[in-house]
Amino acid sequence: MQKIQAIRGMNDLLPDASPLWQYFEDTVREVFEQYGYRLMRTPVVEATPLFARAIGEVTDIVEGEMYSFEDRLNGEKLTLRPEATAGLVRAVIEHNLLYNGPQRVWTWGPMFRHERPQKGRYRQFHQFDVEAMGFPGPDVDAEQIVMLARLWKRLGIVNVTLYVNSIGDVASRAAHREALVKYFESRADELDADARRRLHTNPLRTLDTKNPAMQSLVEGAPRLKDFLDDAAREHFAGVTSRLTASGIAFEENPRLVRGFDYYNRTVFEFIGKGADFELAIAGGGRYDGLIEQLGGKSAPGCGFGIGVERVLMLLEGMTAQAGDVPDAYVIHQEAFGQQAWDAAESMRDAGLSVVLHAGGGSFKSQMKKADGSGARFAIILGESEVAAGVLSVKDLRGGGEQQTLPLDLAIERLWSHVVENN
RNA sequence: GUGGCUGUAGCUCAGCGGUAGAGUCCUGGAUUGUGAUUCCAGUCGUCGUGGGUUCGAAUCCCAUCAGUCACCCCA
Repeated sequence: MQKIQAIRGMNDLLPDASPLWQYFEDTVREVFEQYGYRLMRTPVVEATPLFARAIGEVTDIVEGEMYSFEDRLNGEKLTLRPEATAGLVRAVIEHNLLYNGPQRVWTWGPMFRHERPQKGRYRQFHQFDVEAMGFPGPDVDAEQIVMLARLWKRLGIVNVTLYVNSIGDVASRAAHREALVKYFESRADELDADARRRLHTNPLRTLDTKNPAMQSLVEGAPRLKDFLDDAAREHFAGVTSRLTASGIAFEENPRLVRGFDYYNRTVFEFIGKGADFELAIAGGGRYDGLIEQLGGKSAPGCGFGIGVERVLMLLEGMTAQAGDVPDAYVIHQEAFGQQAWDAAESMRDAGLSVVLHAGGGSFKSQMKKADGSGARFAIILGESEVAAGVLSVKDLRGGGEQQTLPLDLAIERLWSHVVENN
């Protein structure tokens, strides 16, 4: 029979890996809530035109990386979301959330892009996504960046670099691009193969070239900065001054651009450095035209996404987070299954987490299971305990000492250790 | 979408034309109800999948799927 396996680029999250995810999720939630961002969740599937309109028809994502399909019953064109912003904006418009003023929201979940998988890049990946809608000023842009910096600090991630840039509005970018292409064309003989190939598809990318022979060419190229209008310049200065005031280290990167068409003015990116890799772990920016473009009343917006898998790659080398272990593991002779069951339920009634051994086996093998479960205590029910109406409580993590106690005192003893460890 | 490398036990890997292996894990015993250490024994498997070459293929060839890395692009 054909072996069925996970779809390419889509991963299973196994129990051993899940404590780290949980820790990350909990920390993210706490930090976002500190800044007043409120959770909302939108469907994984949206109408395809939503993404085409939001992200841009000619972007790589819309042109070839979306998981799109037709609804079998009515032929509607649907797509698994490749990013979160479009869905959130759609929902905010649909439910008129901006009627009562600006909104700070966040969401999280799986995103889908049909790319060739490689390090830190998967076909189903996960993002935390933050959006502030209805705030025109630079303070919100800076707030989001500062919030991210706080998150890295909380997580103990120190090897990050923040890049910021202002890409102005659509008109300034178009003018700059045109000037750039013209400049490269005028010096076509100096372009390398990559640059020639990208001349009309992605000339901005050439500015990032590592080819030393092109350095002087790149340095003399028209700068986007010179095409910005005064309002955009002022806005950007508002962002950077707040970052400086907060003591956030950043680097202005005039070549920083984003993969989606909806961004304007502020764009930023945090690059995380691991032992042998360097990846963007979060990125975002301002999108003042998007809400109107998707049919809402004109309102500004600003947001970012965090790549969960990428951040976790940075966390993996750190001290392992203790997973959830039970407080007690109950073992018993086959004949006393009911007594063990009752004892376990009583302990759960008292708020403890208790694993009841299932599957029989010798005391020896049951003790092995108890030890392997990571539980602090083994609760033992054999003939002598049942006859005396007590439980044997063995401390597996301390010196292995064992006492026989009635149920209520056993619960008390377990609780004293739970409290001690918190 | 293009290219390089890799798929052998649950996990980490050796074997690279002639009977499928090690460590770890797991199971049992040493220990007459008691784990984590030590010692002993035992089970691991369509050698990714499909075809081909050969007396004989885990080993060589082709295809395919998957992993991984790079390009492209990006969280």
